[in-house]
Amino acid sequence: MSEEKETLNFIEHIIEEDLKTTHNKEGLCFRFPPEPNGYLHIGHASSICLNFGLGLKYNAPVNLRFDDTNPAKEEQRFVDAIKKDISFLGYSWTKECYASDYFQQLYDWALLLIKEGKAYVDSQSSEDIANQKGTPTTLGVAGPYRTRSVSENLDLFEQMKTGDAPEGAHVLRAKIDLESSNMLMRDPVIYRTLHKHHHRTGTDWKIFPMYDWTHGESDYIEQISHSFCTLEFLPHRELYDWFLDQLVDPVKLRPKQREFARRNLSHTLVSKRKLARLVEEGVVQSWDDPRMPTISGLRRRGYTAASIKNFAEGIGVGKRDNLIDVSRLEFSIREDLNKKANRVMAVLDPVKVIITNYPEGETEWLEAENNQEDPEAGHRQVPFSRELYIEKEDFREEANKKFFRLKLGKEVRLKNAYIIKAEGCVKDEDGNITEIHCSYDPKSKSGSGTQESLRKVKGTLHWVAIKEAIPVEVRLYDRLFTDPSPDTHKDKDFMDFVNPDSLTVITGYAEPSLKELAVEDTVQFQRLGYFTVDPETTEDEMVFNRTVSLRDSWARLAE
RNA sequence: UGUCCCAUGGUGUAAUGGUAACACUCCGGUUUUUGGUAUCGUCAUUCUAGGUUCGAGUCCUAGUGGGACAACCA
Repeated sequence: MSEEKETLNFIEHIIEEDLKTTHNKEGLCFRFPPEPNGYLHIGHASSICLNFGLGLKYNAPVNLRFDDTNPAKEEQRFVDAIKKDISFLGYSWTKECYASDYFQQLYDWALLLIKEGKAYVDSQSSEDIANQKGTPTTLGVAGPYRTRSVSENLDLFEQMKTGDAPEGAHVLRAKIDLESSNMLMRDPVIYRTLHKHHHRTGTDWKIFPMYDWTHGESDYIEQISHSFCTLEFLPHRELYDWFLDQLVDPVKLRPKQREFARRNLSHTLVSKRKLARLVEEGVVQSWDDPRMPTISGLRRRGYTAASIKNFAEGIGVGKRDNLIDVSRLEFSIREDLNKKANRVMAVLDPVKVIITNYPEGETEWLEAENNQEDPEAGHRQVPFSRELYIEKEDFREEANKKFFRLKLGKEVRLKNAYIIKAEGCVKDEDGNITEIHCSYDPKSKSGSGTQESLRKVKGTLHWVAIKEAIPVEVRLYDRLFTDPSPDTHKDKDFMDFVNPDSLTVITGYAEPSLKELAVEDTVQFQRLGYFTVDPETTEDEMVFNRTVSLRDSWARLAE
């Protein structure tokens, strides 16, 4: 039974190789390093599952480290949201770290660089610096301040730190190689002045380290063995290593950066900064809008942690550009919810059915199975009476043999109830059907075991008794963008592809048992899809988000 | 007119240099009180050209295609 061969992804191959050569198992340590400038999305979920999954697999620590070096964009509320999302996914971090905790150490090391002539203060404008850097195809040239003396550099850097120098007047640059084919090695800026309030250090610091100077050194301080990031940082690796070269103690573990491809999801965006635009420009309500591919949006939509983790593990990790079809994500949530979600009945586009031979004013309570996939889920009672709602699309006056639903003169089963036959219908002056008149077979009650109840009827419909039904608000979601890859068009902005119909709000009618549900509970509206209770639910009205529809092979058949 | 990265079915991911596999999607059958689920099955894959080798998806070279790199962002 246990002979399936374990296949490793390329990240695991790297670790296994390191374990054979340079590392020992006790030294393994990973980290997840978000910048608190927005909410985490499904792409981060992949990274979280990768890093924390590695921690679990190798029994190694995994730190959560906030890369908080830019007070202009970062906020405490994002820190809180990020922690909540990771916890929701079911992971716990070994240490909660902040790059800002290392500001003093980073500063001390910067002093060292200056003293060794490996860093200098540049007092030019950012435009001049950029121009001197050249382009990917032309070499950079030295600026006038590159040869400043150590003491002058020390003095100026001190003024930057104290705030005596005006904001933006100087930067500290590493002195590396202006002719490198790697633009990042052309004397990168490592400190800039920012007279802004930082969410953790307040106004203590007036200088803030740049990403490249911060990240690898933070990894080193935390003794992270493997620092995994996305492909866009591949050119940064050379710099990462150069910085480490300047200060690493050979006795200590030297972290290594390796890169994997970001996971792109079709018909949405996997970029915090672009998602921020959707929020800022009001395309969606908030970061946790159920249409958003954020972890909190998916959660509100009804996605479970298990489904997100299964998705992340299922798609794996690689090094090539990719576009994962959103159907893979939908598969994950259906798979999970099929096992977990109780079945209930709700009608979203109602038409009235009158059971003409059923006594007026009577209500009987029928037993219904909560989830046939889970025998432990138990049963509940649903009311049945003379006037019901069914879906409009479940009735046709005439139809061919492929239409298994209700049609004139034919029988259909009402789920958990009786077999009915359509006898006639009433229309308004426009020809719209307003009432369907049916007869029912009293001996056909579901579960009664009678001959009549056992007879084969091709179609089974869901329904609600009108009198007992509760009206609920139902929010139906469609893909956020009409284009599979909205942000990869050179001549068009992704905003051009926003789907104007990504949200439809309707009123549905549900069986009364739904009143028992709490926020974030998810059920299957039988034959329709999975729906979860939204936090905006009030005493007066329940609000449901459609998580995902059921697979619908009829829809394809019917064109 | 640079440097670097990548290339396996429609999609994503596997395969100590030794029979190209798994999942999703699509399509079809069976079962079914959800046109759901389950289950069975069909179609479909190593970018091109050389080279190394008994043997190449894997190693080498070139080409082709795609991507990244010129923030006081991360």
